[in-house]
Amino acid sequence: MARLTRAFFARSTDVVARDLLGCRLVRRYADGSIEMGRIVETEAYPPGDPSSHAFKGQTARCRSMFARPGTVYVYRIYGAYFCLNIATEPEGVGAAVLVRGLDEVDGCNGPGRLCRRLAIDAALDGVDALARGGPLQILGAAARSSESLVTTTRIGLSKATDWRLRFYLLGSPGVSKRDREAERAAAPPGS
DNA sequence: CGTTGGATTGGCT
DNA sequence: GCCAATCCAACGC
Repeated sequence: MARLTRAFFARSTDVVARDLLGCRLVRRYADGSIEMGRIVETEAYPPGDPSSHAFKGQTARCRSMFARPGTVYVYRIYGAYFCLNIATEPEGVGAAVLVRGLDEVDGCNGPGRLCRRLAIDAALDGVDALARGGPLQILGAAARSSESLVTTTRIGLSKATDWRLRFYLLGSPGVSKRDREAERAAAPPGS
């Protein structure tokens, strides 16, 4: 499994969101132990998106979205949960991909459950997901996925609800919410 | 199966 | 105050 490059994350947010499917998320704990899962569901929050935290400019909360690509952005949601994102686009541009689901490890379907399961909280905000030996690292896909790619609308928003910026691998148990309609138009592998 | 409401806290108006 | 890139338990059918 190859390490990813800074340039991988510097591209368009929707492209990064698609290409992260099949990549491995590595969680390295303070005692040195690790857990690893495969990313199977993502959402893009590109520049100019009215539902993005970065839409109205940089604030203390979302500053990691403007940091160099590959920076981890973690925020608290609904008081009780955290969501994990990775900054995209060139440094200074506020954009990120939300990681919504993993498989190969149980209990990581949905962004809140994923963070709870892997002990991801605000302490990890701002770390570099490209750093070897860091608490959170993303590795390239081992092989091209044999699953179809489903493109559909994002979850839980009140703005831009028709933007098709959620992506998932058809058939994975790590997917939080399926869209049967979109699955009929799913892109087969390699397309 | 579907829908509904409560939990819980930081950021913004 | 109000509300959020969520989750879960409790209902009704």
